[in-house]
Amino acid sequence: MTRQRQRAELLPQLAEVFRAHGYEGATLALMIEATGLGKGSLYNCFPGGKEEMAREVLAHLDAWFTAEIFAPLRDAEDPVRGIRAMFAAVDGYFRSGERVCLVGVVALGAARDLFADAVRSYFAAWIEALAASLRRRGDGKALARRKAEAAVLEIQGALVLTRALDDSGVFARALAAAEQRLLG
Amino acid sequence: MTRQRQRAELLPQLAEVFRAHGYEGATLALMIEATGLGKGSLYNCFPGGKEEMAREVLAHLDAWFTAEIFAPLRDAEDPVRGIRAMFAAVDGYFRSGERVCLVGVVALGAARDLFADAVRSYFAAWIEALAASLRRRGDGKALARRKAEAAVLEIQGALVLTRALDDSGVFARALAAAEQRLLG
DNA sequence: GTCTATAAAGCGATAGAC
DNA sequence: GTCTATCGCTTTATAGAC
Repeated sequence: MTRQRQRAELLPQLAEVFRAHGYEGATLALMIEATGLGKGSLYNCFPGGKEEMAREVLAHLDAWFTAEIFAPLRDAEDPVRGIRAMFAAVDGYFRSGERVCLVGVVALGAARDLFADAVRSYFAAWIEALAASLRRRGDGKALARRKAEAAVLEIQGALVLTRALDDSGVFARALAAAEQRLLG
Repeated sequence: MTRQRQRAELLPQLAEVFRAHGYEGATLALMIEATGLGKGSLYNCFPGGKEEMAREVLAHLDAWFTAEIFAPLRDAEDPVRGIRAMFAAVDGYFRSGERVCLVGVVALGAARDLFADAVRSYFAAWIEALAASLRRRGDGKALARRKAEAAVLEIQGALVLTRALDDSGVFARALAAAEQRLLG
């Protein structure tokens, strides 16, 4: 197996460790458990250790969102359908709020400085893609940008509050309200 | 100095460590630096160690929010003024989004299970106090509850996105929009 | 490329002198 | 009540056998 291929297979497993424990709480022991690989193999794949793993995980996540959410949002023939598809994809990806946003977790933690560029560009790309859809639907530039920012913000807030209250109803209500506010 | 008094003085300093580094990232070395106390003195004050410190910090925070934000919200003669005062207090407390919500950080991390009750009751109290204000202003029970939940959610999302984009304008816009949506 | 063994540092927590 | 010294364990990371 090529190293390129192996890394691609490891990244989702490592992502779950970082997502569930944060950067500080993600230990090599947890990664060994999650991947089934030994310490040596992990370092063979990621010579830069934990920091390189996190950086690759964030890049992989960014690529996934770009391909599966941001690009379809931009390219949808009907912007309304594109936005609806985005909310459906978000609900699926975050498992109705049961799963947390890794980039949000990193943004709140002390590791933010280490990954500031990745964190910023992820959210900036999301807001821009959504704003572009809204403009194609007829909103003015400033309004589209403001509405897009508010929607992404609500998704992040919904993830926090859903987990805090342990009530996935919060997530469902928030997504429905955000979609209604964008399109209604 | 009584132990009671000393704890009260230590808690804000410890809170900043937990806030900035999360539960996992908050090390005793950081706490020693923040408080100026030795390891032994910290354990004399908090025999339960790190977990007891975090528990006390969360309880202290809850008491502060109850006294300074939730209670005034409930007791304000004019509910509209009470809600406006809440947003002003929130803006001040979180320093326009520069500061992060400790309870939100804990909610997203792996330590959530350890402090699930404190996390849930903090947000539940906030939503209930805000919903009570909205009802006194004339909103029906279900609507008030839904609007209150959305507002607290937006504040949390604003903290995430503000830090992610490193742009306190996000926080200001979000608070203004949430206030407008509650009262407008 | 995989593993085990091990290093060096840091962790939370305790003991004991003062 | 405060400190220093230290324990036992875990951490990240490396070395070397296979």
